[in-house]
Amino acid sequence: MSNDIFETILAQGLTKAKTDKQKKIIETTITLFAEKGYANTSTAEIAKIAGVSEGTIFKHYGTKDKLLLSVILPFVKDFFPSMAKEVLSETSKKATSFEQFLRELLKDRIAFIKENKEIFQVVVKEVIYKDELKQELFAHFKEYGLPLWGNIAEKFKEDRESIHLPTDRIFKLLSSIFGGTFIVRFVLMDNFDISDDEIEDIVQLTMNGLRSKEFRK
Amino acid sequence: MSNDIFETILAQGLTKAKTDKQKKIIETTITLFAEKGYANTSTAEIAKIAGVSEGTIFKHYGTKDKLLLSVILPFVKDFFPSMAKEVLSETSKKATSFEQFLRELLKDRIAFIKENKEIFQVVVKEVIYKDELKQELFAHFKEYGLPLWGNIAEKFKEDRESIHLPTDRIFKLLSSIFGGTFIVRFVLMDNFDISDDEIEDIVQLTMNGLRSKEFRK
Amino acid sequence: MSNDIFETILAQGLTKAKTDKQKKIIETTITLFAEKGYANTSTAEIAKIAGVSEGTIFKHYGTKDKLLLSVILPFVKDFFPSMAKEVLSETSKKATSFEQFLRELLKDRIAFIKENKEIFQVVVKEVIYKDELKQELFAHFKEYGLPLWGNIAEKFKEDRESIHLPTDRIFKLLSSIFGGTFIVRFVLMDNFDISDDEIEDIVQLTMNGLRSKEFRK
Amino acid sequence: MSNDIFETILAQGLTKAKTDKQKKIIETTITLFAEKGYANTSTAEIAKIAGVSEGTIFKHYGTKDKLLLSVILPFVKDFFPSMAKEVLSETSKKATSFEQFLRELLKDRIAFIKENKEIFQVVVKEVIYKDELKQELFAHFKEYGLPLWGNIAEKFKEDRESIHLPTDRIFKLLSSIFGGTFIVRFVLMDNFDISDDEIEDIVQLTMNGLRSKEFRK
DNA sequence: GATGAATGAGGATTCATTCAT
DNA sequence: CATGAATGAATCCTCATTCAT
Repeated sequence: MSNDIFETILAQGLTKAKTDKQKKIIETTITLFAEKGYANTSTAEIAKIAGVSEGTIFKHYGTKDKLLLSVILPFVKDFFPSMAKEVLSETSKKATSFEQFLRELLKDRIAFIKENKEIFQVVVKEVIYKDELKQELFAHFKEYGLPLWGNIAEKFKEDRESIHLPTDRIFKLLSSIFGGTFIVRFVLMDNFDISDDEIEDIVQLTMNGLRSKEFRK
Repeated sequence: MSNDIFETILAQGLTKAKTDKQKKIIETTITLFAEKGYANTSTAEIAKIAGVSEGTIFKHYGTKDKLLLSVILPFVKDFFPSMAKEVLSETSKKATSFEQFLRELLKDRIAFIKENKEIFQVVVKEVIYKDELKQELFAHFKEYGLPLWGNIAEKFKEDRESIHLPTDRIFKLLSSIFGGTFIVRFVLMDNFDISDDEIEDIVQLTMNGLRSKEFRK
Repeated sequence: MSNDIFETILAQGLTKAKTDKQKKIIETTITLFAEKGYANTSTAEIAKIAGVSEGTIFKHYGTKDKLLLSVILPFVKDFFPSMAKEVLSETSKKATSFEQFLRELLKDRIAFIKENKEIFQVVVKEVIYKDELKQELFAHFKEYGLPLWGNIAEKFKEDRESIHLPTDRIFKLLSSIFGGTFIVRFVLMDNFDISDDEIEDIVQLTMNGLRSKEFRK
Repeated sequence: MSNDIFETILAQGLTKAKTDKQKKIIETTITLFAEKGYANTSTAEIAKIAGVSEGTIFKHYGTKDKLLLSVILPFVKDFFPSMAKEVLSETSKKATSFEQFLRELLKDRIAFIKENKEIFQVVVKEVIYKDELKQELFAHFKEYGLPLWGNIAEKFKEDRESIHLPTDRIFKLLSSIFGGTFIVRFVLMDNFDISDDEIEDIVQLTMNGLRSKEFRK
């Protein structure tokens, strides 16, 4: 499962026109992997529910493993760039405060995850076991997340809005809090009903927490 | 996997004097399940590494599933009670502030997890897939966590130290933040090196965040 | 795989004008079957390397088995007749001795095999497994080989050059020695570099061996 | 399939006490592989005919490939050493002539092959496809065959019995003739009825052939 | 004539589990 | 108690073959 394979699979996924059967396979795969996990889902079951023969699955995806990647990689490749886009978009540029920005970003990412509930669950569940996937994910995280964060941190620091912490410590805190929250809620508890009020609570707690002057030096 | 089975296994685990072979089996099981997950670990592999025959494993634990429970349940049954004990202990009673209490609790739980790294990973990884386990865990969480929280919240609220939020919203926030942080760090990133400084950051952010008067009504 | 099919395939092979794709298919088939054997070569692989679709192969040859025959039969049908032609040709008629004849025949057959290296390998490798093919081959051997041998034996016996053995025993000996040598060298060792000196050694040994008066009665 | 694996398999084959089922598996495997070849024999068929479950086969031999080796290697490891033993044995030492020696050796090897008809067929048929096996076989051939040949050639050369050829050319000729004869008769024609008279013919032809003074320089 | 998507039967292999010793 | 041989259902995967376009 080298990086080349990652690229290959992604390229195929994007270029090849998908037949109805292929779409059905992917849908079924996502649903089953999200519900029971990769290891507990047999290709026979996928085939049966998708209404195709097992042969068809392997004709198109070669390997159960590559089928998994065909499901996961497009999401991963989309999650961070689309986040970047959001961050750099007009709306976020117009955000008058870091708090406002945080609120919008959170809402946006939650909306994105809600649109891809099952894939998000698949990604989290499988990243735990597949090291290459984990590396791939972190690579994206660093490629997109860190520079963006640099931008943002810089921009709003000038606004003297906040925050008496080094940006790397802020970043670490926010990553833990938001990442952890997402995983606990959306994967562990399988609960995507998150109200605006709750989001607001998180934003408030975070912002208030960051704004304080009381941090250890 | 009914609740009765849970009780039976637990009873056995506590009463039966474990032979050397049994100990070796459990150790090996924990290590392998933590590393590769339940579904990706065969009983044959466990037997080989533990230096026993496959027959022996099934003689003692009957089922691969019951073997898993023999590993997980004692930990789960211990995590919350020992937390409760900590909360109610002299030291925490003497905590002069909610912040102080939070700091001690966090450190204590992290220490506990560090002592049981692999089991913690096994529990988290399997809770994702096994609904009965998830229910069992939540049951414990509610049985021990909520009442304790009631105590604590009440106690320190009287101290008027903080916090202008309803306790249930506080509880939800703290659960997400701490639970999420634990899972991301200890399972996803498989990294147990968490410094006191980092803990302090979390505590500060949380406390500062909670203390604010600015929350939405 | 009845004899009728043999005839049909052969007829098709000879009459039908072969398209470029068909030629490519046959070439690829020969190469792959020679290298890895019939059973270890998939039609998918042939299609891919030949640059055609799997459908095309089956359109033309109907069956993997018939594809094999399309490769093998023309060679078999050619090997013995062309040998007969050689035997009866002017040059061999002019051979002044049995030894001379043997030398020329050997060289000629080796040249023929060298020109059809891969097909020779395919034929030998598959004859081992397919009984119908084996029968077909022996049939040809007997149809062409034996009568020719009669001619030759008769002709040179009159020359009283040699040989104090019944012709059938000579035939059996020569068949084993030459057939065996070809198979060991060209198939087992996959080595077609056979020098004239080596051929000469074989001829000498054979002739010297046959000429002796010392054979058992 | 490295050489280590060869050693491992051989070691297991020699040490492990074989159960009745294991013996039955090996017997069935030999018969089927000899008849239809490795690639055309399914493990399911072996299991069915051997009267065991497929699981049992894989429990003991791990892989279809290792099953093949478990059948082939002991034969190969035995064929050449037992030949060496024969060559060096008292009887052959007493052989008064090279011809006598050749006669005895041939008879002995043919007897050995007759006792292991099917295995001999399996070995020849699979050596064609498996390169590692081919190397292994040649390695044995060189390890045992060449030095022995040295001994023999030297010994009987002194007897001035023969032979006006360099020993390496003699060796090459004899290898081709005898090896080829064995393969054609025992594998291609699946015919093990070889009379003493025929053996005598081969010996005579060979010896007469070698003795001649007429070889090219 | 050519394609390639689709098939389903069959292939090697794994695995939890049982049981006689 | 402990062993390990034996099982057979299930798993991933391959392949020759068909057929609609």
